[in-house]
Amino acid sequence: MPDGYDKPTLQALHCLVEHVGPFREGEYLFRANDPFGAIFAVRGGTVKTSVVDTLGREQVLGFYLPGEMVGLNAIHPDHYPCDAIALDSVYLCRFSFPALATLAARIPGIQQQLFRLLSKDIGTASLLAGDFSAEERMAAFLVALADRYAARGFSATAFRLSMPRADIANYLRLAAETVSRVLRRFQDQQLIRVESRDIEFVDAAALRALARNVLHS
Amino acid sequence: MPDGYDKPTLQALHCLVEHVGPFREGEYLFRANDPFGAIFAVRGGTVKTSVVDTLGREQVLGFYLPGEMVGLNAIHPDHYPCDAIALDSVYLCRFSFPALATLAARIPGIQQQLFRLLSKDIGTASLLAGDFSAEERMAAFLVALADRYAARGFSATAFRLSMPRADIANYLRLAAETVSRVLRRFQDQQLIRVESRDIEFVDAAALRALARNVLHS
DNA sequence: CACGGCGCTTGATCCAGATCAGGGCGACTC
DNA sequence: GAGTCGCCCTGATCTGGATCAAGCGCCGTG
Repeated sequence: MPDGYDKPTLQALHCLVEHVGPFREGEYLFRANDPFGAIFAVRGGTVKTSVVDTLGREQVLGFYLPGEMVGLNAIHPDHYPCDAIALDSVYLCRFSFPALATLAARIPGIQQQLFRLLSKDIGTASLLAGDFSAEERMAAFLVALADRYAARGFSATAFRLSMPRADIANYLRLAAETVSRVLRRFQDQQLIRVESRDIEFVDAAALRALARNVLHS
Repeated sequence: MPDGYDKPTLQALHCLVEHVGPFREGEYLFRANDPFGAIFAVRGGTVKTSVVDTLGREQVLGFYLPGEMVGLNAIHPDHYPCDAIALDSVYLCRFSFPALATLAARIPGIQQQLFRLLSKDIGTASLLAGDFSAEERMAAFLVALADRYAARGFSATAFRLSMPRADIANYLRLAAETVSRVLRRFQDQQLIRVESRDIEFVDAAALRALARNVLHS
């Protein structure tokens, strides 16, 4: 949540927030069909959300970096519609949703912010909905990650992927082999440097050009 | 919006709503980048939303039937992120959003309802995000339409598609030819009967089985 | 009425990416 | 150190759906 609230507002927010964690790699923050009670802000680490279909196969829905909110899509069905899993050591702020909604009714700024967060998620959900090539998807994924890291004050040109290739592939609806091949192609074309999970942008402009149609049209 | 509000609430809602229309086939309700001011409930007809990418190609984002809300995804960027186009004769209720947000702060029921609508859209947006076969997508599309019609009191087993094949194809990220072929295959397999834009379910259970993984895993 | 044009269908070919198969390598255990 | 297990890479083959290319029926228009 952005700063810029006044004293009593911050006070109120402070009361209904609860620090939780650490969760270890592979631990569940919540599971599909758990009753909805709270939304979470990531303080540290990376979270992935996913669903498993009628038997077995996982579908990765998203990754959440420090500063981002998890669980907003649970408000409507009143149950979490997906699993949330720690990809590394994860620390969270837990916001009880009933309390937050009550606060939102008193303080317009909070309500506004919640509306924005929800509305924003609608947009980003449709990001990977288009029929894009593997290159476009991968470029968009990397650029979006870089931008999100940059927004939190980290380097926008070098970062470490906190998820395995298989999760990236699943998220982008590609085969893991394709992810591997596209990354190599990008490196051969001098767009990035790849060293296992470390990514460095070499030609950010070209990457952005590739990603342009995906993010968002 | 569901009924069940008390008198003063209904009164207040009544004040900020405005009937607009008719829009004729092909007319724009709003365009991408128009400043955001209101959300709309469809009273009659069908609306499609779409974006056009950097040059030309359209991407259909959704279809809206009577009783459904258009424009919720505009809250965050504060501009409409897509075009909204009438597919036939369209009648709307226009809700000024600033007024609605103010009202929501006073009346918790309204706020709740808005949260639900927003959260619900996050879920349905990720519906067609999975990597599903043409059959699964098509079945899911038909079943979802039938359910939405049924929820509004229309027949759940026979309805008329208000959009051309090309729009369905675009929405499902398929080629128009594929839509044609899949519909024919469904008819050959005795799942549905197709007569130009009229659809009749013959084996709804089988269709639902096909759609199951898509809606929503 | 003939003429276009558009929406829809059907068949033939093509291709991006899935799938299958195998190999390398770093981390951990015994 | 040898063995094992994940994770990642790379090559060969296969395939679902896109694309290309006609044809067909329907409606509006001159």
